[in-house]
Amino acid sequence: MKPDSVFKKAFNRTLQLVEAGDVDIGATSENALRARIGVSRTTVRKVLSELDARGITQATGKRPRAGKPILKSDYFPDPETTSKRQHVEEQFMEWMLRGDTQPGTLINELQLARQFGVATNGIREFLIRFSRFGLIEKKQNSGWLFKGFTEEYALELFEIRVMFELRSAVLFSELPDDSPFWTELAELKTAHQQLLLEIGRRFHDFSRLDNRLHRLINRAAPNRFIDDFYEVITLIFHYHYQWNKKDELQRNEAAIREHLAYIDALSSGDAHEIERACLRHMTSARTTLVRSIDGAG
Amino acid sequence: MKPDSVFKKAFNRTLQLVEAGDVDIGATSENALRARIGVSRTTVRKVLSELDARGITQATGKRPRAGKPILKSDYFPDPETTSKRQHVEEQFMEWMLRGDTQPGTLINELQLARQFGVATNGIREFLIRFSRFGLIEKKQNSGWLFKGFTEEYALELFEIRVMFELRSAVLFSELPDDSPFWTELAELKTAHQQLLLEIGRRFHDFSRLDNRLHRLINRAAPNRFIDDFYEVITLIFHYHYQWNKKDELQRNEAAIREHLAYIDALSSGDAHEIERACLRHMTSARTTLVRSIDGAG
DNA sequence: GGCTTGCATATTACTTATAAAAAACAACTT
DNA sequence: AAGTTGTTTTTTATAAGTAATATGCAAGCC
Repeated sequence: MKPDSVFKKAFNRTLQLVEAGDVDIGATSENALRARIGVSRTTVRKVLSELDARGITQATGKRPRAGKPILKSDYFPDPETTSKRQHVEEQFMEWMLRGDTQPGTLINELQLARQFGVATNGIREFLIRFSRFGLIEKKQNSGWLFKGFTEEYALELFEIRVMFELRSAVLFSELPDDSPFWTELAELKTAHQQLLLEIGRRFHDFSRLDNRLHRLINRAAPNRFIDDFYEVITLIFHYHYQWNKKDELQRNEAAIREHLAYIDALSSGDAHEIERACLRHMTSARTTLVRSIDGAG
Repeated sequence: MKPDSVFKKAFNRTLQLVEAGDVDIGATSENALRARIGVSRTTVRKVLSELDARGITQATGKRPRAGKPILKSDYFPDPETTSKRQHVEEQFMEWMLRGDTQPGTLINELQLARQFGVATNGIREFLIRFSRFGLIEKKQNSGWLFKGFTEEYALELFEIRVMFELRSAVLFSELPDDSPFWTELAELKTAHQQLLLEIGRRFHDFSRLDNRLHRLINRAAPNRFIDDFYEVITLIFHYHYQWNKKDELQRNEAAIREHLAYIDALSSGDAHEIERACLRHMTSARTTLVRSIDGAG
């Protein structure tokens, strides 16, 4: 049976939009709402009829009208709004990164399936998807081998990352002066400066800026393989840093300064300067990752 | 139900070994045979009892002894010895590359499953595995989009390939003089020269040499992400060239000469020369691929 | 004619089931 | 004691089945 997490998420999202006054149910067509939420009309209709069933709207005659106010308890709990796939990812990452899973461990589909409460198929699909992260390896007609989230892994990851980043940075700096990317870069610079001022309170926001900057640079001359690789980096960082909070403020503050230097170098168009600034940032990011791996293991 | 293709392949392999006089069933332990064929002992025992059941061996008392001679008809037909997974790959590649499938086509799991005669699960697993080749893309809660085996694809592929190859070539050339890799390189050079002499008859053998050379170069300083990427290249070339035979002899002859120049450059240790030879080979390989895409589409 | 909703159909995201194959265990043989 | 075979248990590779979701088509409305 397929879970109804799509519906539940859509329902929650609709409640949000209504509460925020962003959407007037009575005046919005099914199709407009569909586009807004990003699901099919079938799901939107299910949401509308649920709203009705709960008395949050009243479908007297044609158009629904506001009924009962929306309560916190009307929202579906978060875990019910995410797909099994998402659950598996989260639980696997936790098992791997936090569970002190040793390099060389054999991964057992059946056991993970029981442990995570899903069918083996879901585990297998996840593992296939995950295998491109270079951390696991399939053994023919047998299980999977966990190769370990090791220093070696981090170094290999960064070797590629540096190559890609340097390539993209140079291409970015060669964009014509009237390219809209320069405007975006300027905006990002401001956002960095702003964050630096409020670093004490908002240091968590750095990872979003980090992502935006690197994605922007890669967008100047897109290459699907580089994009894919960047997804690897994003996921690794997402989970790894989520559980390694040590010195986060200082690390992020330093990284912001590196970003600012990098942004200035890009604007300058001086290839040598770009390489220097880029490498400095990459090196410190690598050091941070390697250090946190050592610390964790 | 799980197919018994592993057993059938193991059975055929055993017949081969016995026919070649490589293995004496009577004198070989189950475990030794297992190691030789690369399957579990369970499967080996199944093979042995099938041999017995057919009278190819006679298990009078303890050790089996030779019985009837082995006939061609004793072998299982090839298609029964490959896994469903392999079938799906082959059929999908054919559908995609030869079926004139247009960029933008939506891939329907159910339809492919029916077309290929497998369960949807198998299709889905294949597509997930295949998605890292950058040719298809998942649409959330919906099907997959075929992005097209286009010139743009080939160019993006080669942009990365050139970066990786240059990196590995330089690292290779810096190996110490007594590294065993130099011996391997020398052997490969001889093999190339040999093939050049017999190019008229054996030009198909080039792709194997091509693979060996590039893998050797990458092995000097391994990086799992580069290895993975090379698998993408290998698969693309494997299928694409399988169906594009135009000018194959001339293309391969030219490529062999490029390889020889590349090998010499590597041995010389002259970074500039290496870059030149490497780029020349990469450029001509790219041209070949792009041309055959245009020709096919 | 374009936009709406109602309805029917197709496809996906799962779960459960099963034979094949691998792995683990035990008993036996040199 | 190490290697062999017999037996049992576990795990994988696949198929079949099902509710949720997406998609397509038709009819109605401004």
